[in-house]
Amino acid sequence: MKYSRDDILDSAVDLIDREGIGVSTARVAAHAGVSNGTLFHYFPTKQDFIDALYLRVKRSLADAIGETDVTDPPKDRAHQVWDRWVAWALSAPARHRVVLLLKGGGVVRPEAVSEAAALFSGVTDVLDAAAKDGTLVPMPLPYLAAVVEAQVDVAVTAQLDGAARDTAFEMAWASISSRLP
Amino acid sequence: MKYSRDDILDSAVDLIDREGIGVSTARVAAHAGVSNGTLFHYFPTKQDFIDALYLRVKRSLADAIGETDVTDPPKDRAHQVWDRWVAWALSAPARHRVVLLLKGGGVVRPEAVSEAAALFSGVTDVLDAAAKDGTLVPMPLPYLAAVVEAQVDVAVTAQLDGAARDTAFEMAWASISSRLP
Amino acid sequence: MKYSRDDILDSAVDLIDREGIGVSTARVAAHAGVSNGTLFHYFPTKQDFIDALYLRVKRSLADAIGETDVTDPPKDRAHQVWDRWVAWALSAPARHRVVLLLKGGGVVRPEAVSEAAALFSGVTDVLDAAAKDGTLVPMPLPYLAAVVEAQVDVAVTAQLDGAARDTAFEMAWASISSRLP
Amino acid sequence: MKYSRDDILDSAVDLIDREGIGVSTARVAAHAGVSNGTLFHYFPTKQDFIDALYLRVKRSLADAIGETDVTDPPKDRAHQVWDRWVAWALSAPARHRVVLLLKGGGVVRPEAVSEAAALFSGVTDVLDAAAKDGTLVPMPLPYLAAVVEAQVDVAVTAQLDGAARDTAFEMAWASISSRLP
DNA sequence: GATGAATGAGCCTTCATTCAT
DNA sequence: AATGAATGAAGGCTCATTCAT
Repeated sequence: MKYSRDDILDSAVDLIDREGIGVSTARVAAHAGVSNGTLFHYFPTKQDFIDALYLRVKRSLADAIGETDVTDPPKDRAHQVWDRWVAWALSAPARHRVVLLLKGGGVVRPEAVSEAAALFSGVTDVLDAAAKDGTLVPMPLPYLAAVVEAQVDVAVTAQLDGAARDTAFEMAWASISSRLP
Repeated sequence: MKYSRDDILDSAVDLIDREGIGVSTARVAAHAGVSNGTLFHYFPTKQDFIDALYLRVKRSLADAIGETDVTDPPKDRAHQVWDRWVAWALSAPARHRVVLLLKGGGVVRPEAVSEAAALFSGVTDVLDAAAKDGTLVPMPLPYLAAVVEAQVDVAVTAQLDGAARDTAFEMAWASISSRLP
Repeated sequence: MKYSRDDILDSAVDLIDREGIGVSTARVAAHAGVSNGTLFHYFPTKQDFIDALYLRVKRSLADAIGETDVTDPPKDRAHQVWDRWVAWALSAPARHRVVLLLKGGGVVRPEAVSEAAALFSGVTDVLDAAAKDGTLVPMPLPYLAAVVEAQVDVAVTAQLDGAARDTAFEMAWASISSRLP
Repeated sequence: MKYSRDDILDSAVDLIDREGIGVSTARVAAHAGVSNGTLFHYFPTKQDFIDALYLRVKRSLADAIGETDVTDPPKDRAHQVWDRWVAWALSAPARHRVVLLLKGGGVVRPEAVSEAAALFSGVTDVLDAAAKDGTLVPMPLPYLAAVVEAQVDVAVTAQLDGAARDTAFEMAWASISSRLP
């Protein structure tokens, strides 16, 4: 009655953050204050559960990033995205770590990964805009996106804040900006 | 026939690359053409096995990178490291993917991680040299190292080669280089 | 069908009597008509299972012995205990042998042993009473108890009955009775 | 070269006393400073090893008891046997405990048990003599022997010495002595 | 919908035993 | 005789999943 799908997912974030992928469904259920059977009522398969967990966290990140003002210069928009992203991660580090774990461990189904990727149009839009400006290094956009994302992860894992956070953004931006002779 | 510890480890790289962390020790042994018992004769624990695997691959990378000429300018040395690193990864992509998987999945013991990190003094030396030149962004060296490593991983995963590989290096170098107004 | 913890334990008595300590949990489960997993659902550990088995049998013996009339002379009470004890053992020899096996083989956890010992206050009371009468040899009561118990085991193992059973009691009683010059 | 069958057995006594039946042959070999293979060179089977261990300890007890003077009165001879028995056990408690463990755990082959029993003619002779005197309770001699042995075990386990040891003997003797109206 | 007992396949690990050296 | 690497069957235990209530 009190417990919904999402409550179970949210409770699992902490648990998996602490104990790693590989926690048993039993422990996940217990940690959520739910019976074994209830877990499987919501998620027919452990794989389904993991994918759902991944998607939920990713969605919360996408929501946190939201949209940026199309009329602003790309770099400003990118900076805004960066700040929101890092803020989101720092506000609940477990969520960020769990996403890294699930993706890095290769336990999320590819379909879930791409479904999640689709949520981040707000981010790709910024890169698109920058690319149109000729601001960016001539490489495939997905590659540039990956380079930036990798740096967000590093920045967050390093728990940067204050000036360091801005410096980190400048580093990321520098890496993808075209440079003139 | 003579099977050594290392033969088992080498054979496991392919298997884990294909089937993910989570392969059973039985499959690992079978894939190496060795009995179940033999695996545990060499590696008392599955954890020991995984750590050993991680270390072996990391060591092979460290060997491939080797040293660079101290008299060369830091950026050149860095480029050399970059090229060797990417070449190593492309010459045996499975090894690279397995390292990402093991580390990303959080299944390697921290001690093994730091033991492996110690092997890469050849890389840190280059950053040290660059830092002394005032060439680098004023951030902790380990952070800069992490930013570069993250970009290597992205580049390798993207299977870049030719000109793109050089561009990717320039991107990484740009991210950590200090910029004047 | 409904299988309880106790059904599994009861079924195990025969099996262990026949095949010795060292029967696999798999065989125990199969013999009880239960799946392997069910066994571990009730007994998290084989050790837990063994302790539970020991306790269950001991408890059944304690129940069989029950209480004796405090107003009777100690020797009569002792005789009654003796008879009930032997009768219990003969009515289900496997139970008796299993207890000897578990205890003698040193596979029962000490805590279980003392927990079981606590069940036999009905027996110790009789010795206490006799001791107060000055009827007993001046030795520590636990020692006298051990001497009697040892003789019960011998008597039961020898499958004595009829007059021999009474003689055996007289022997045991003689061993702990004080003798005048 | 330095290590004989018996050295391995002797070394195993302590180990099994400490760790119970169930020690692996590997540990037994290591504890004896011998290789895995050497153990199986001497004892083709673990069962063979256990039987040999049991026999060796029993033989040492039989030797310690030796013979008693046929012209002495049975009770004196019995007392002598008792004293030597207890002394033997106290001089190396591990040996005694191991015998109890092996026998009690039901891991010794019956043939080994009877082969060992045959070594104790020195003891049975005393009972025979006493029986001929009419000194004993009218029960089968093996039963009386068992009753006495059980009490030795109790006495030894209790680590009795001094006067208590004599009292314990009197108790045992009383249990098997015929009593007149 | 929610529960939790029951399942059984599968996993990691142990260990007696073999055998080439 | 002595060694110890190699074996593989077997064991204890876990866990995702099912299902009757």
